[in-house]
Parts: sequence; structure tokens; C-alpha cells
Amino acid sequence: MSKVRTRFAPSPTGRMHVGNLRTALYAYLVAKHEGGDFILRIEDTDQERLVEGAVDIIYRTLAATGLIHDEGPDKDKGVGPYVQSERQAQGIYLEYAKQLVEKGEAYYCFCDEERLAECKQVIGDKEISIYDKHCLSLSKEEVEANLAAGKPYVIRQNNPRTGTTTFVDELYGDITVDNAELDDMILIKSDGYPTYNFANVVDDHLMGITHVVRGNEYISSSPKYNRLYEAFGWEVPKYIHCPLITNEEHQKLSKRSGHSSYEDLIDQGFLTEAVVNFVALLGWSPENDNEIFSLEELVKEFDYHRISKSPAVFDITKLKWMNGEYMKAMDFDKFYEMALPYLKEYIKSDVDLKKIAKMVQTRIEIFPDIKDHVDFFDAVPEYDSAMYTHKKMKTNEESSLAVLKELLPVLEAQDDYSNDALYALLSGFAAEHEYKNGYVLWPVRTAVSGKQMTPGGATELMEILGKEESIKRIKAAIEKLSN
RNA sequence: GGUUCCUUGGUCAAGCGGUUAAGACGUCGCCCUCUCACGGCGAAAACAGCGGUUCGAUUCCGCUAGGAACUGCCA
Repeated sequence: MSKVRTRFAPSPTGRMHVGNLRTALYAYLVAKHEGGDFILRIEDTDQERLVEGAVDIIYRTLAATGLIHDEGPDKDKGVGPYVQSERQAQGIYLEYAKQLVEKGEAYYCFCDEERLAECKQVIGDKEISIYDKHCLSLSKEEVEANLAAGKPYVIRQNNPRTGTTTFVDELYGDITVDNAELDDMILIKSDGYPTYNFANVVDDHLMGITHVVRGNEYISSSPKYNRLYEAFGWEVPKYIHCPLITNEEHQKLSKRSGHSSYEDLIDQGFLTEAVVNFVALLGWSPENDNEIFSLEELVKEFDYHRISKSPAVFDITKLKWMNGEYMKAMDFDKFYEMALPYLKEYIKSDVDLKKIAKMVQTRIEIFPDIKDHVDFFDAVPEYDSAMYTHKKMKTNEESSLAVLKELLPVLEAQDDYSNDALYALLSGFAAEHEYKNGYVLWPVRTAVSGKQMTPGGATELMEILGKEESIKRIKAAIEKLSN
């Protein structure tokens, strides 16, 4: 058994789509589970779709997610270059295409747009075109003459019209199609660049890729790739086609969903580890029912035979839950560091942000959730006094006013505003008056926060607010309730 | 339209001929509790339909329906 080699071969066209991220993850895991190599190859053969900076995004994303490649443009281990435009410049693809022409497996095509338009037909609302092998009949002399005249050309694969072609997918098994379905796809474009279809096969072979991990959308063109391998006499790699990731409407995840890329998710306050974990489980499940996996654990557990065949909906709600799990499990210092920018954005007053971070850590799923938890620290928001009425606490506006009035001098006399001291004070006060704790703590918490729910209890909040601010807020509440 | 693939609760999914059809998210209820959250316990919720094969089908086969992908000088 030779060493497993997989590759991730993205096009530098923008952000990292979550489908691509998962493909990269699976390719990485297939290799690493077997102690193999993971290779990065940049497929920039479409010069028109290139986006500046997109290659950097690819590098950054792989580094951030921990999908470290063993070989790539920046780490040549002898089968480079790892960027297709550079390989093109070396003439690699044209050379191999010519070999195919020699064998009669491919041919030059000089058809222009006008000629090609004749092959098009509209069925329903779709336009389809099947090339009619028009240029296959050109004699060698005619081809030479056209070439010499500098006529633009493409090189097409010459597929048979009869018989069938079968390829094997590790997950889907044997897939057979009629050769009549196989269009004579273009191998070399008129600008001299290879198409994905051709460059992929040539490079995967030249780079010694043993397992081709890619999206499901390539499954229908795989028979044509197989014919290429056979035409060259090359060994066909193992294919692993991953199921699609869809939106809630069961359609291809698009930019419009707002969370279609890894970078979108990070912008929205998700943690890299959670995104990787979540995406791993979209189309794959472990033998046990564990759901929280670090990348290292995934490497150990990942058996690609357990990848499922049906498409999976990207459920942002479950991702949020998972993110929350990572938030809670995170080392506090690290959490504090990451939460700080958010805390500072929503809290301008001089309070102990570390304490607030601690309160908030078990209550948020993504960082932006912090806002709703802390927006009362700077100032009590406008609120309805009806909030003082709480059935379970047996409180209402009148009882709250009475309690707060009674409590005010007690709180003014208190100097130790630590949570423990305050709690002892208030529960002592309640016991003394034969009140239930909630009967006094509910109005205090409401007075001090103006909110239905807060990241901590009344006394915890007062510890952070401090004596002066707490008293001020209680007084304001008495004022409000008195009107 | 053609080709190929897919089909277990709302979602992710286990299952690979005999099960009370796991587990998770979400939802709902209860407990804990100075609110909320965390945590604990529990509930509702699924084999697309129809035919075969079989002593026995969620599991195998076929058909139907639904969905998706491909059908580019994009990948």
C-alpha cells in the first residue's frame, strides 16, 4: 500500500465557502487518518474569475482551521509547481493534451462561437449544447494549416458515442453511464489554459494523489475523467464524492444566506473550532454518539466510509448551540481576551469587565450575544414599571415600592458591597420581615438593571455597579414607582 | 428535456433482515435557582408511497412521487 495522498484544490475566487471548507477538512482527515499527506493546489485556470487576495484567504483559512498542508505552493516537495497557472506556463497541459491528440483520444477544434451556436438547443427554460464532433473530421493537413494560420483553437476530448463507461466511487459504488451522454469536453481552452476537467486529471496523476475527495457536483463528469485516465494509461485514483451542504430550503448554500463562508461565520462571532467541528458532522458521523471533537480527535476517529450520501442542511441553530459549548469549555483567560472587544464596545463606564465576562460566559452562544446581556451597565434603560409585578415572586409595583423604600437606608448603611455580603444582608432582611427571598430580590434586581433578565442576580450586579451607582438606581426606581 | 444521485422526527443523524427505530439540536414540561442562562430529569416528534423477495422488511429488488446535482472555452 502506498502512502495516502489527498489534495485540496480551490479556485481563488473569494471567501472560503463552507462546502469547500468541509471538502478540505475531509481531504485532510482522509490523509491524516492514515498518516498520509495533504496537498494544497491552487486552481487558477479561469483568469477571469480570479479575485485579488483570494489566495491569501485560502492560506489564512487553512492555517486558522489547522488544516496544515504538507505540500503546496509554499512547500514544494518535488511535484510542483502547485499553482496551475505556473504549470500552464511550463506547457505541461498542452504537452499532455497533444499526447492525447496523437492517440486519437482528443482533437483540435476550430469552431467559432457562431458555429457552436448551431449546436445549441433550448429545452424548457434551459439551453444545452452538445458538440457535434464537427472538427473531428478535419484532416491532419487541414489542422496543420489552421494552426499555421494562427487560427484560434481548443482541444477536445474524443469520446465514443456507443457503449458505456463505469467508474467506482468509494461511497456510491459503481456508477455507469451511456457514452452517448459524454460530451466532447474541452481540455485546452483557446487562451491556452486547461479546463478544470483536464488540469485536475493531469495534476492529480502527476502529484500522486491516491484519493480524490471532492464535492458531489463532479460525480456526473467523473466518467469523462476516467476515460482520460484510461487514455493515458494511468491508474485511476479512489474517488470520494462528498454530499452537498444546503440551506434551509434544501438548495445550494449561496452568499445570500449570509453564512455561506467560513469568514462570514467568524465575522458573526463563531469560533473556528466550533465551525470545524460542526462542519465535520455535516455528512459524517462517528461510531459512538459523541459530537464534540477537536481536530486531533477527528483525525483519530475519521473513517471516510461513514460519510453519508444524502445532502445535509446547514442548521445555524445547531451551530450556535455547539459554539456555546465551546464558549463554556473555553479557558476563562482566553474567553476574556476574545470577549473584551465586545465588552468594551457596549460598556463605557468604569466597571470590572472581568467579572462581567465571567457572568456572561455561560450565557452566550456567539460573541455578539454579549450586547443584550450588558447593555444596562452604563445606564438603566427605559422600562415599564409593570416589570415589578411577578407572579411567582408575589411582587407588584406597590410591594416593590414598599420594599425598596424600606431597604434604602439599610443599603446606605452598608459599606461592604461584595456579592456575598450583600446577599447575606438582603436575605437577612427578607428573613427578618418574613419575606421570601424573591420578594425583595426581584424588585432590587429590576431597579438596578431595568431588565427582565440579567447575567447575574441582584447582589452580583450591585457588586459590579458599586455602592454609589446602586443606591442611585434604587432611588430612581423609588421615584419612578412613586409616580 | 436528458443523465446521475439522494429520500429515517422541523434539522443533523445511528441502523446495515427480527430493535420498545439510538443519540444530538430545536420545541414543550418539571427540578435547581436572587431573574436569565448553565446543569439535571422527562415529553411530543420519523422509516415518502406502492408492489415484490422472504417465515419476517426501515434494511434487498422494482416502480411511482419528491428533491438535488450536472448538462459552460466556471470550477
